[in-house]
Amino acid sequence: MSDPPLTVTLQDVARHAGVSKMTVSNVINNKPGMSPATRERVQRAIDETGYVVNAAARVLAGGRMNLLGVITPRINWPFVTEILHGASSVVENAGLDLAIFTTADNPRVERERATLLRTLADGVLLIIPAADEHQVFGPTPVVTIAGDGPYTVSVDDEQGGRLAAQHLLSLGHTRIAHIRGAITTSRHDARDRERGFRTALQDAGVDLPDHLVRDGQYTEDGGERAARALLTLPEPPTAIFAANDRSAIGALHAAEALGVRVPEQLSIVGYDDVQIASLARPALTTIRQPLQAMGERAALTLLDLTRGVTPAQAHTRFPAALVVRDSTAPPVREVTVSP
Amino acid sequence: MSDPPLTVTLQDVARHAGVSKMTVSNVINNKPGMSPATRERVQRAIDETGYVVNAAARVLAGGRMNLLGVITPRINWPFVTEILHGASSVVENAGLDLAIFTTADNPRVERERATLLRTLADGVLLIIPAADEHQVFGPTPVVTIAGDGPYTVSVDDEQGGRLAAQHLLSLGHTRIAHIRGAITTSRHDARDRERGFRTALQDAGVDLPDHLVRDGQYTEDGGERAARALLTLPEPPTAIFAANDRSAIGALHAAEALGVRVPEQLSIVGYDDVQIASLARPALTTIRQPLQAMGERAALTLLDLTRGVTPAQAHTRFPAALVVRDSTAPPVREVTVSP
DNA sequence: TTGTATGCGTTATCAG
DNA sequence: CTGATAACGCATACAA
Repeated sequence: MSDPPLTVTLQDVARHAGVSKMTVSNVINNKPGMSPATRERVQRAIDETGYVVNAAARVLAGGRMNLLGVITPRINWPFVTEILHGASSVVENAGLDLAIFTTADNPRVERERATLLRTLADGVLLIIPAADEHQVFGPTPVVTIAGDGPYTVSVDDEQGGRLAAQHLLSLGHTRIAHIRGAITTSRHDARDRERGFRTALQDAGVDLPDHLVRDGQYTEDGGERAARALLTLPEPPTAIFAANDRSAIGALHAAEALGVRVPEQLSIVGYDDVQIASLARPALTTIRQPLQAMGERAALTLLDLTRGVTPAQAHTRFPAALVVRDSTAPPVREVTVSP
Repeated sequence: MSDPPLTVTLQDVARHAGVSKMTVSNVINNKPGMSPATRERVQRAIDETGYVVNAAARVLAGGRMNLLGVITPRINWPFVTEILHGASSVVENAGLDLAIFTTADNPRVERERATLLRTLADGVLLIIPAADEHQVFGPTPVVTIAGDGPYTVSVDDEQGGRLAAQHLLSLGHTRIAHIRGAITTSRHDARDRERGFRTALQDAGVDLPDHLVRDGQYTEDGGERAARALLTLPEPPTAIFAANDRSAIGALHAAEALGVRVPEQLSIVGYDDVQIASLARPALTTIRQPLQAMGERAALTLLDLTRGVTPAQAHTRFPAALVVRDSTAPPVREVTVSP
């Protein structure tokens, strides 16, 4: 017995089966029009030699990679994992793979990933991109989630902000505060949520003074600090709309620490509806983003593009939805002191 | 002006700069020994043409990919994301990329990912593998986290179980229950935790009757159901050790629903120390796995291997650690009825 | 310091 | 239905 080569190639298998390289290649790629006999024989040779295709060579030769790339700032954000969950179900159903790359929000890294995937993947999913990278991709199709581009999937954050305000207003609140998200130049989610919130209050004739708006930076700590400041005001708010669930949880903890009962003395509305929202006590009323559906839609659009099919629509905008749980209730009646 | 080609190659850049392909290649790969003048000129040509390397061609020609592959069942498990967080910091510091592939716990898919990465990546990180895939990789180095293989990183689950028991015993508990994790053939984490727990109780001469051990399946629902069953026993336990934080949260909710106060009437210990453990109220006492450190160590080992360096040790086993928060306390004194 | 020749493993194309 | 040939874009080895 001679030693097998370290890396088995198509050529090796061909020799082993007594056919040409192309026949082996055709068997591997399930090309139609081959005699079952040779197909069988080649298959055996493949198994016996332990052959595995060389992905790089396949790509270089113009073959399909059956691979979709994902570029995302981080993967430990629930926002991202839920989207990926939706996308991967669609992609795997179609028999393709998902390769996920993180950028740590660094535009330079994002660009590197883009150049890599451009040649490696059949298409690319861009989640919350930090910069405009569309030109980099050349002929490789790209779908963007929560960002700009020729094909996008997004959620109506302004409407989400409005929903939060309307819910609190309908409960009878009039002194309502906002814990703002992180404001950055490249993203507008925090700004959109605040704008929608403000608009709805204005429409109802309810005032939102500046001292009732605090930065929460989307973090638990930020939410807790902001809520502490709000609750120790001479005239504290009876309700708070936090720009995401994490900062809402922080607000929940601040209330607990200060002996303010939720929802009896304070109503809190979050945003996102990630896991912790339903696990928290009291369970959080929040604005739900259909993250999984967004991931699915993005994947479907991308699959269309990779197949040369024009997608039904280039831009999909999903509505946000109110999820009422246990952290909101009507405000306490003002105690009227009888003279 | 003539239209630039759809995909710019080294050749194009070389023509543009009036040099040969190799000079351009050398500039790109920062080879030493070139006149600054040509380097400068080539660089300009690269920028002007918008050239990006073709990763596939580079690999095929024997170049390094600067890419490490990750194969993991899922990415929306906190257990996994924390590990990846640790690994990516190390990898990016070394100037490489991390490409993450999910398998949905399907051995067939796992195998496909393996064959893909084998030719694409310089090395592969296998997280909680569902099957033994080491042979598939040939010369590509592999490091396994929470699984078997020539190079592994793991945590001492048996010791973790012991820690949980010892903590509860030291508080004075003697009627202690266990909510078990999911028992599968390919993994031994749940079994190890239970074994360590049992051993420590035994060593202390404390009995663990069968009816005080319930399946929790690592889920919130499972934990809640198990705790409900335990707490409605004629003689309910004064403490529960849940095999992970999720099922511990479920137990917390069950206690709340039944009006059992934690930690006054019931102590609960979780396992993992993921985010929800510290966010829960009361904050969860739990057994911490150094997930980030595990990811870092695995990445370092893998980097060594890709560079042909023999790692300091082939198998690293991290200790678990007890994190005491607010969900554990001494048991209530038995009410002694005076005659 | 720069250029030339060669081959990596695969698939498309077209001939048999 | 199967086989020969020519790319694909790059880097290694060596020559100039």
